[in-house]
Amino acid sequence: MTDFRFELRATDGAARLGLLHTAHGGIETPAFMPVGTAGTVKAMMPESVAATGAQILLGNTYHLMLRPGAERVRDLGGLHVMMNWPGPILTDSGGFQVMSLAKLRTLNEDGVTFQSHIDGSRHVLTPERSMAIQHCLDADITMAFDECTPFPATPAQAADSMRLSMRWAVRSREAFVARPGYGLFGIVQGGVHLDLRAESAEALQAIGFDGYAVGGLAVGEGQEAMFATLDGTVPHLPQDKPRYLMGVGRPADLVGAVLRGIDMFDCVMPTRSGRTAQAFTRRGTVNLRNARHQEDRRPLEEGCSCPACRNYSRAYLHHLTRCQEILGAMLLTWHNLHFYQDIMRRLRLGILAGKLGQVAEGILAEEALGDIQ
RNA sequence: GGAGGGGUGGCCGAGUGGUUAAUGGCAGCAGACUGUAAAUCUGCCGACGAGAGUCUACGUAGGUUCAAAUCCUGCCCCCUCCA
Repeated sequence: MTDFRFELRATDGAARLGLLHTAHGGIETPAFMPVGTAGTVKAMMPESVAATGAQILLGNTYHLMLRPGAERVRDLGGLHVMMNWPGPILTDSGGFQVMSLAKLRTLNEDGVTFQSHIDGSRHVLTPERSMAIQHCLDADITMAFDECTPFPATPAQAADSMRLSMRWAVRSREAFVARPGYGLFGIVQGGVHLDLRAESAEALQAIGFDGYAVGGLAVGEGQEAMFATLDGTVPHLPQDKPRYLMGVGRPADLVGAVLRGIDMFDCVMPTRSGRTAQAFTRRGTVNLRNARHQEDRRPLEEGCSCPACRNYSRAYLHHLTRCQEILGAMLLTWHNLHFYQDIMRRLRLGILAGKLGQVAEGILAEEALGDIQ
């Protein structure tokens, strides 16, 4: 079986072109991972997700723990088999829910007790349990259990939160069962405080992980602060391991982060926006709910090879979203995922050609043009 | 012909003397969405005005009252039952 390893193939400035080998296949980086929280990328068949160019999906410990249950997923053959996604899967540890479901949980040194948002039942997530669940899910990449520090946070709060995550990182590492082709990523925290980020990055390397994630960003701090935090964090991460910016982001965020040396991303934006009528195009975002599209026979994006753009007009997409027809969500999600993968392809080609700066400028300049009128 | 009920903003529908330009919902017009409690959420939604504000509004014509969507009278229309 393949070893879990990261092959660095080219660099352009801080940016890197790589190939990440896992038990379920390789991933070209920089990579964007569609989010499939509950064992499905919402509104998409897995075959369709693959057709967009996605090579790895993200799943979620907390949601799958509640339904259908980690052991049940394991008994059904693991997440790949259950959801018919043969490629690599990364699972979030539940750390994001520590923040997003803050009202429904209590936290102590040992871990977090959630009150299920579904039926109110209590569920305990500790680093050990999170590792066991992700093992049940058969995640190629397991994420350490952390607390996604909310924003804003005082330096003291961010430090306490980050240090708790570092202690949990030790326990995650110890509980993780090493298997060929499977890896464990640590998560850097520290808010927007560079000294804390540096401390966190060093602490994780002392533990030793197969990859390093930057967490706790895109939580309200703004792009400028996020980039500044990356500038202060990435140099503290090892060259020979993949770097994953969690939960990011908009197209311009991806471009800026790749320029700063990030290799992996995930974000709900393309999928959620697809379900709420917002499309991402080369010329910025388009809200298909808007009345101006009701008689527009043109495709959403000229030249795009996704099914939504190849076979349907803006007027029809507008009609579908107006009627809240499922097909509208499906087509826009497909387009958005296709668009995101296209951006990643362009960035990878840019790195390979040593012209990432030009490619990045081109993407941002196009976006600034705004939608066709 | 008789008895009863009802006519409210694009639609449905609250409201039975002042706090009502008039609750809600839908439709409409926009906005938000970043490791998914999201096919969700937020704002606007009579006219004119940038705004303060002004005007016109609860079938219709009058009346009572300091004050009427709300009370009284006539008329028009709709629904139910009886003949």
